[in-house]
Amino acid sequence: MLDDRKLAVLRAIVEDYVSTNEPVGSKALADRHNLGVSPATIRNDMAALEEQGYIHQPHTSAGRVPTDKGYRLFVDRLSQVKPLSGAERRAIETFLAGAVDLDEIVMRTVRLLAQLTRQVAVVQYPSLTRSTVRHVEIVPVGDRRVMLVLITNTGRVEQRVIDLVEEVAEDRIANLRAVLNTCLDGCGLSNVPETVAELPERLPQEDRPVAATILSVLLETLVERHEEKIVFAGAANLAAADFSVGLRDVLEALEEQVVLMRLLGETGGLSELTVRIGSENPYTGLRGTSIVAAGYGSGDKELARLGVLGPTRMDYPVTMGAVRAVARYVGQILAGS
Amino acid sequence: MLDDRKLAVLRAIVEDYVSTNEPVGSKALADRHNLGVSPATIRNDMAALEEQGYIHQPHTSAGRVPTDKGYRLFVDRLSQVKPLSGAERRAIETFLAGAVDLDEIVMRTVRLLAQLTRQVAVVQYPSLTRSTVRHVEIVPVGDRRVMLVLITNTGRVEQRVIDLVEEVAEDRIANLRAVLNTCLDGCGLSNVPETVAELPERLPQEDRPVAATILSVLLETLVERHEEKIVFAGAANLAAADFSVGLRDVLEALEEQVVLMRLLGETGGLSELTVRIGSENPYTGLRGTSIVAAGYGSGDKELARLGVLGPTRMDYPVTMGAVRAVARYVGQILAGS
DNA sequence: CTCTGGCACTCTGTGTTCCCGAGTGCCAAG
DNA sequence: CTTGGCACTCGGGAACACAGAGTGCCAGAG
Repeated sequence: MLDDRKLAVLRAIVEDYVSTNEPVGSKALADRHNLGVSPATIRNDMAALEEQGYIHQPHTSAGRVPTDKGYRLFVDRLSQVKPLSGAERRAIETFLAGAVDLDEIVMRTVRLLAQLTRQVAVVQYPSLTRSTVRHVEIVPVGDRRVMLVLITNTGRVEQRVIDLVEEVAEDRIANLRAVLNTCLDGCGLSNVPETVAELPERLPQEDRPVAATILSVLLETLVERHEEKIVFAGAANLAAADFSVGLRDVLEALEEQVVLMRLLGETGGLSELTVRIGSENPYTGLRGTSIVAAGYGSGDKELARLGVLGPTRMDYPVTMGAVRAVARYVGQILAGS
Repeated sequence: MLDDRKLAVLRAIVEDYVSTNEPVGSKALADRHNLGVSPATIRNDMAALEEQGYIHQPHTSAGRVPTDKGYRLFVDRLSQVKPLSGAERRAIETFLAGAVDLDEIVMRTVRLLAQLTRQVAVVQYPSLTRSTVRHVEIVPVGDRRVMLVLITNTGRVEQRVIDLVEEVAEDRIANLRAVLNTCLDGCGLSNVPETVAELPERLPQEDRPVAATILSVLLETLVERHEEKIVFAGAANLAAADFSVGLRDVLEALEEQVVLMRLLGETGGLSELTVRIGSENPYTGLRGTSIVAAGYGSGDKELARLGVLGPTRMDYPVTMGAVRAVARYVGQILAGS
């Protein structure tokens, strides 16, 4: 159905179109790639490819442009991820190594990725639910107020101020803190609710109301506010790549955390690349854009995802290489800190 | 030099141009605003206004467009800040009240402002240097590691992991924490360095090396990393307002923290509005855009600044009203929490 | 059966020309 | 100082022609 030469033609079309951003004709193909056949032959192949929906011509007498289906075939079977150059690797390493806390790691990662791919980069903060508790702190900040601070193994810190109904002495707080920590230390965040449920029994009667207040906030922080935070960078790159579709839609999507979440996609394997091309995309405003995403994490657990978003006519091999590399480095950094 | 009627004409030109986005001619002016004079008279006034550089015509036979100088005069003398409607005020209040921590306050503020003005909103995080210490916490997170957590009166939390040279017992940490807190509680962050300098004397000899390590990190957090964080939202609004100048430049500027900082401007009075119009702007990429900014803070101290960025032909009275109102509300929220 | 060269055909994009209309500046009269 | 009249300018849209790129198809060669 699709012999080798037709595939070669498709590959050539994709590569040329990506680099020139203009519909590519049979003659140009014969010139630039040495396929060993004449333009006429290529035309026949093109007709076949179009027949099956891999390419498309904007109007009669224009060159061909790959369809989403064409890109898909290209990504799946006709290309291989292009590794980064040594210089790029070193640049990544030094750039990420300078970060002092999680905020900065994420910030640097997203900028790095945007710069590397010249597209819009998107990075999700390491998820709370997939990490473990490193420490819980309860700090009095007034007569009837405490601040609850939760520190995870990824270095993420969540804090909440809690109003208490009664005044509580320092030592009772200290006790509560000790109990909490012995119970929760190293506990996976997703297991916290069950662990916490049995906790009041270990406390003296008088402390239970206070503990209940604090614990409910703790759970809320973990569960309800488990809205994942996402940042992006490189919006300026959008302006450069003149979008066929309104870039307004793209900008809007970028500011909708929910949409971004869905774009980054379901969790695949760790460092497994996910590619969504144009209409494969769940969000209507983003036809015309593709997403290349990967999970990252420390050890073998996927903590969150990151990726880039660009026009469907992006350079997939290079982009995929960059995303994969950055995902791995971030994972290393997180594991090391 | 500029009699009342000429000023009225200028005001009318600005208002019409802002609302229609098209050069405005003498006839249209006579029709839409009842200035009581004929188009011919208006033409004479326009000639005078142009002579003095307040308006400008794109080409010989087109209407007039305000220059930056014209907008400046309009803002300074011909308009007054337009207060928000009651509904809008209530919306702000309820929207901001739901925030649980500083991150969320800032996030909500910037979105609110973007939505309210339909432009790009920019908010600077409350500055460390201008706030006071509410609490310092030192938390062991391993044999030779502690996490230093600094909580300010604005609810901002800074954390750093510190590697120690020796293992340190819990109670020594506790002691250090106690001393730190008694010394620093309520202390203005800018005074911390001096206060800290005398601190080692209060400690037992054996604790001084450890204390020195921790204190140096503390100072570093305050001073070196006093890089102010800035967030923005509403980039999608840029696409709607078709920019004369490339919007690429604008997007680039938005991602440069340094540029943004300078745009928000030097500290004026609290809730004092700063308006920068087009070329008054320090950054070349942003000719064609104006910035309306204000300081916000709790009590009478300015903690940081916020504002919006839009095309020079924005509706200044409305924008200024929104910025001022939001700045005040955020101040209240911060003071109350 | 596949490849190739030739050829007529069909488009888009560009450049040219033309004209309308909005808006101006100037002038003389009220 | 204001007003109506008038000639003038210029940008932008419509109509048009045209060159060039690219195609599909066909007949002949390998």
